[in-house]
Amino acid sequence: MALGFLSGNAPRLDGLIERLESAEGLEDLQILIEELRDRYGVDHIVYHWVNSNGEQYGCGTYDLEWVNRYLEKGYLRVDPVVAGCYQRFHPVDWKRLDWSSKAARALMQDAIAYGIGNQGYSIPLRGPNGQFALFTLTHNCSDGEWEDFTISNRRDLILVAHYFNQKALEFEPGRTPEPAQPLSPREIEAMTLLAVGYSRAQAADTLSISEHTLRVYVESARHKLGAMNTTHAVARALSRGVIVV
Amino acid sequence: MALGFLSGNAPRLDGLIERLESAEGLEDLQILIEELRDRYGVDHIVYHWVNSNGEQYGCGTYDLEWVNRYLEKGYLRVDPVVAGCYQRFHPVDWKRLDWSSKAARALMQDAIAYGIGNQGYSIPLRGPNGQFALFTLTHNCSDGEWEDFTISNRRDLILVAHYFNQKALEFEPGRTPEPAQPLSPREIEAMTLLAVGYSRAQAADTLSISEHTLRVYVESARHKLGAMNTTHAVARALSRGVIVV
DNA sequence: ATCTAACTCCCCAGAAATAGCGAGGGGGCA
DNA sequence: TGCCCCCTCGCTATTTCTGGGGAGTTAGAT
Repeated sequence: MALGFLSGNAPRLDGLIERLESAEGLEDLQILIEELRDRYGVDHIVYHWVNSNGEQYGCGTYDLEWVNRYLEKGYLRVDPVVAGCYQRFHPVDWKRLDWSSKAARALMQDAIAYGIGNQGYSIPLRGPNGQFALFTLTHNCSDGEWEDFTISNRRDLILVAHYFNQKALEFEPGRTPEPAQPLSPREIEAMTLLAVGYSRAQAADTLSISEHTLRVYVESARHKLGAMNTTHAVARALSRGVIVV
Repeated sequence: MALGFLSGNAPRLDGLIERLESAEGLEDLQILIEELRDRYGVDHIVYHWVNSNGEQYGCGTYDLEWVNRYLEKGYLRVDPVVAGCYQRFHPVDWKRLDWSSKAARALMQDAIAYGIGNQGYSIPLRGPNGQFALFTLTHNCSDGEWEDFTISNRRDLILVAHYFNQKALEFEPGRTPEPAQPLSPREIEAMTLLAVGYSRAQAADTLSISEHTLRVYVESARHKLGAMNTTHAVARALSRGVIVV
């Protein structure tokens, strides 16, 4: 199959992006991702939520068979695409990743056998609370063709990936942060100092108050955050954006 | 001052984005951000790296006076823009944030006094290891004008913000303190359980291992994360995205 | 074949955090 | 005025965490 659009004649995505912006459910995303694949003329496009807890959400054009195999084999843990994107900010061509490990080569061979394609381009996406997702295009073609394709479409792809992630975050349940009871300024200071590694004594010293007073703040913050202990409280404060470190 | 570009006649940014992509230093970013402000005809554009450790990097068109005041007053900790963007993925109009707290209103008044403008639009950006940055445009105009402006330019702004962050990450490798030594699966499990409030004993029980073994993981994770204590380690793991709660 | 890294278990002593009891002054709000 | 929240401080006892030590197996990488 030939790539539909190389340099100079990229498809107009305005309409598609608008429909993406007004998508109202995960089904819409699936429809749009298939349409996008056809417009670009690539073999596969996949949006994929990566979460170390094992939970996953994804939509895309991979065969279910391959997805299941990927999960069963635990490829998530050895996939250089995941590892590589996790350390990067900018989109990455699969060729530039490190495929030297045995497990990675096995994964690649397996993927090709399942028709994923020998080329790939993945865009890392990050949301609140450590959310991490990938937007990936794969195809079967020469290195040169792939490079032309990715270079001439990179900006559109970043935008499309961004909106996919925005919608996925919007639709995905289980991300409902409880209405955070606000912490007092002193409580925030105390929690922040603990979060950056200070002990209670050090934090108290830094704020020029007695350790006991600091303890009161921490306890108070803990109760407000509904936390079991200080570590838990700091974790909650961080993931709710109450403190920033 | 009137906005240069509203719906229908947004500036062509291709050339600017290309120069952004080929920027070779922080000075180039400063030049480009000023050019961008002039092209859009807004009062200010600022890219800044948010990190409560006190370290900050930023470039933009704010007066140094205001930047210093912001830091001195500790506005970072009370700024609804920071807190709001920290919990969102999509760009946000300042009007939609919660300015009800006294500190937030004081900040807003102060900002207006320093000529920041009554309108603002901020794009949250996230990179590896929990990096978090903001790309902000501010202006002095009516709500309607601002809405027209942001709606018609939102896509370009996302792209520009993306490339700014990419370049800033590229030029400031020192912002990634340790090369993010990856945690082992067991270490991640242990840290995750601690982050959700389990004591060491509970976590060990949950993983069906002895408390001593769990302790080994926690200690190991702590060293890998360069943390002073468990709370610090969990905070770092969270803000680097090593664990997800 | 060797080596590193991950995973598992054990003991001990000192440091730190937690849980409970207190107390009083200041500011905002009804 | 009364109420509630924020800020500040003290004491004691118990539980938990931290920082040393050592030791064995398994699996993957060189």
